[in-house]
Amino acid sequence: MTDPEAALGSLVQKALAAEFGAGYASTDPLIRPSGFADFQANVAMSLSKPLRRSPRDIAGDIADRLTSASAVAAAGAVAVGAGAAKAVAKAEVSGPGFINITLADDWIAAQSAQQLADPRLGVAPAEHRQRVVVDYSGPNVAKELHAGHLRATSVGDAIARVLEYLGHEVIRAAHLGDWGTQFGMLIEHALEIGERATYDQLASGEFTAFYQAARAKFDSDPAFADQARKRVVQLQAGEPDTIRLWQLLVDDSMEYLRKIYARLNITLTDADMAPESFYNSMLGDVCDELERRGIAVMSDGALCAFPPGFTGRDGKPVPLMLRKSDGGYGYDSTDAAAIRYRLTEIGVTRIIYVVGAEQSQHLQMIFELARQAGWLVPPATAEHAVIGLMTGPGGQRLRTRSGEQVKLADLMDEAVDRAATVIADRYSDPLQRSQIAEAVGIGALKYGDLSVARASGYVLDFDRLLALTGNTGPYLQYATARIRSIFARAGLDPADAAGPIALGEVAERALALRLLGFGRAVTDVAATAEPHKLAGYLFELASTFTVFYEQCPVLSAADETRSSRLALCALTLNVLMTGLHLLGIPVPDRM
RNA sequence: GCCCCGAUAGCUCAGGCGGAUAGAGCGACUGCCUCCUAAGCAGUAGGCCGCAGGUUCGAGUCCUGCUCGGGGCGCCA
Repeated sequence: MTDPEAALGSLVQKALAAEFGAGYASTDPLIRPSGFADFQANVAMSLSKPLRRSPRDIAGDIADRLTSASAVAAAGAVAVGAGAAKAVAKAEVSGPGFINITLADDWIAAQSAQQLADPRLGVAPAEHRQRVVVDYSGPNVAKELHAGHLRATSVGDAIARVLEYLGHEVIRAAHLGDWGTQFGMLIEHALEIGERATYDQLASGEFTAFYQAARAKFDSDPAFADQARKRVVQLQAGEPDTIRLWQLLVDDSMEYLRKIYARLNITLTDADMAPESFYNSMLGDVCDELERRGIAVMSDGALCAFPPGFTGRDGKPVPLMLRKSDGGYGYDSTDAAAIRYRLTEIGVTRIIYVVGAEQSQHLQMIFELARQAGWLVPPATAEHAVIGLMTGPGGQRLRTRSGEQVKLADLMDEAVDRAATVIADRYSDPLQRSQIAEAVGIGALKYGDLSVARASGYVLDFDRLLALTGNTGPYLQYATARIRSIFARAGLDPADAAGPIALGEVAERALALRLLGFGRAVTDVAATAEPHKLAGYLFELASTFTVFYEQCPVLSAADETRSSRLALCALTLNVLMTGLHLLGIPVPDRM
């Protein structure tokens, strides 16, 4: 436990209990960062009414408790292993009843030492381990990833990494679109051009050409179209030879996805694919169950469920269409089957759908259906981690078949090219240069999407996504490179920098205090499924470090100061590396 | 028509369960490389937090209404 907010919260609660009775031991102490001290506690004002006392008096009593001798023992209990160092150096009442709290330097130093020695860097494992599904990326067979996939993929991956780091059992699930009527056409086209040519096109990601060629034949050649339709029937009937050809398309597409995920530093593997076809065999049973239990009814020839609370244009309930009137299944069916499978078969207690905002109503209906069916029952939860809609430069939606969508692969190339330009004359070794450019370019691209709230809609802006200065991935990477450089010059391994840590300069103290906030940032991301909170924290940390770097020479400092500063550098490096890793941002050794 | 999301500096965006003087980055302007990497640092300028009411000690934050923008609403996914 190195989180100062948690430590202070505990201290304030103890003070409340001692001053006003045990009933106040669990009152939210309302600890917030303060512009006037390290932190402020705002609880006094909220207690004014129930206690029938002036908030300033209440605040004064609490402040006295915080700085009295009895608080020393309490602080010692909070700071395990840090001795009985007093946490609060100063607690002052201000304004209508704010308590401005300044932490003791040696207490901060003791927490820093503890954090440095802790392989988890002060991030406590989750108290209740959960089995969690993170559904993200949404790739399709025979369709390449475009710029719109970037945020859902980056954000989902970061959420999965963070939950895993906190000790949860994470099941990554990429809902792979591998089923549907267009596959008849695609299989026929693959047959005509041959397996080798099909592989060459799909594995390299030239889906558009493949798809469009198939489409062109389908539209212009009646015989081909007829064959394609027959092929769909054969596919759905599970005809072995057709299935083999379909599998070929899937495998070739997987080859492409493996490559692009690897380059993007995304942790999805083949085993994480949750293809629509996987749920195919469950669809009939899901329909039966829902119909048998009266949750789904026949309507206009289709089997529909009408979760309460959703009305459409005509004022009538909006259906989830579980089986179309022609007997076919759509995505309502697949999603219903998927949520049932996850909750009742795999036994997960949290499902996070990292999916576009336009699917909001659809998912809310699926959740409601799952509740009606008794699949989704507390403590299990399902949530939609909304990804804002990306629009094109004109402000219009990037349409799937418009042709004007930006390929993710092209975006990555552009990002790496821009990074390469910056370091063009910096390194003589071309291999080293290209490796750095790759990490910087990809890092900038991903950070651009991870550093803003995932739900905000946005216009595709190359310059924002590929920026290399300011609050960007490269800024954070640069901080790590500078730290490594210090250790390289010193001939030291960061792992050997053990301190002890002493805080003299303002910049040293600020850095240490900032470092202690890491755990809170990580748990915040897990709770809200919002990785931009970690990105924001890391940027603040890097900024705080850079100030320290400017103001506090490390290598030229005298012995104890030098080793203390080296320890702060090592700790900063560890936190930055861990945080960037949790975001999925690659980090070059040098820049 | 109903539902969801959004509106904060010239631009792109943060703002925890309501707390003091609303913060960053970019762009603009002024300084800083005999010094561990200047992809950096320090500073200046820049605000009717869409509009109008309400709730209360206190509202960018909560409630109501409105304006504007985006999305969704039966056999595509």
